[in-house]
Amino acid sequence: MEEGTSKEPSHSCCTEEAFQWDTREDCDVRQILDRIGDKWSLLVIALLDDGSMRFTELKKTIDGISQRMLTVTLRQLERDGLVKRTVHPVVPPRVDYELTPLGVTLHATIQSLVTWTETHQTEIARSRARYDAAVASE
Amino acid sequence: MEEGTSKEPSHSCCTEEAFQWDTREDCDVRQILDRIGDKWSLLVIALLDDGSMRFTELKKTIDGISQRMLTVTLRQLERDGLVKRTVHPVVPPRVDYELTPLGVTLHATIQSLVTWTETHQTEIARSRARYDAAVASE
DNA sequence: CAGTATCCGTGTGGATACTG
DNA sequence: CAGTATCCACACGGATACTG
Repeated sequence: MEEGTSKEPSHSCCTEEAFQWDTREDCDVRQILDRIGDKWSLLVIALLDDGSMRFTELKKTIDGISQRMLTVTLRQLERDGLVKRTVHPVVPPRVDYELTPLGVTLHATIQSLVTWTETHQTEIARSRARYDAAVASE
Repeated sequence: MEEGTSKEPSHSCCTEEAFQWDTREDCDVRQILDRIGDKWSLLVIALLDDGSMRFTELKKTIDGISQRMLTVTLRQLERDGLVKRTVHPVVPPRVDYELTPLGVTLHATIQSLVTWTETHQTEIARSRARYDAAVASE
């Protein structure tokens, strides 16, 4: 695997020299934002919140995900301690994934963001339409 | 400007056919996640929460941001109705940016995520160390 | 000062083929 | 079944130069 295994903080904010802006917002926050902001992690977390699932089950449920990205995503979540991976020693292999208690609390926290979005989606859509119209007619 | 101006939902979930997984989590949520998950938006929002700022002021404060990305980021936030842009008709030009009421509520909502991260960062760091060690010694 | 325009390197993620 | 390995396309964002 060539990516995502040992991503170091890339911002200079984490070094002693040179943090001009509110650093505490970044660094640690950045890392979980990179997780929930990526294409699939949040979706996997949301699905596993309903109970444990097998690899193929996830793959079938998440429309459009590649085998590779499902693996990568699950590994990252496992590494962060958000998801637990259980291998059953049978043939053919059976692997179950479930949220850890930590993962459950993260999902709960993200819910407020989901709620915010649902509440304000119309407002945002209107704002975008207004903006685009203003730009187009100038 | 070649990017970010009219990004359409790319997921098939938003079409009538083919949504297998919990679609409501995506689509609308995806769009604000793309915003707060990107490299600079959250940082700009956090800074503007302390009061309005000028373009150059933001540029100086946010270490490492390019002129281009500051402009792009601000335009996106403006388009979403999260940031208000005020041009003062003077020479040299003076442009102020401030959070809209909507932007303020988003920032407030994100705070819970920041808090969660601060609370669990040690736990995550330990989990990663454990995982990496396990992978290395096999 | 506050942008825009252009060019270009890199990382993220998709497609495909192969395996214990 | 549950992965790995490899290759590749394209979007994101950085550097630089120019402008009302």
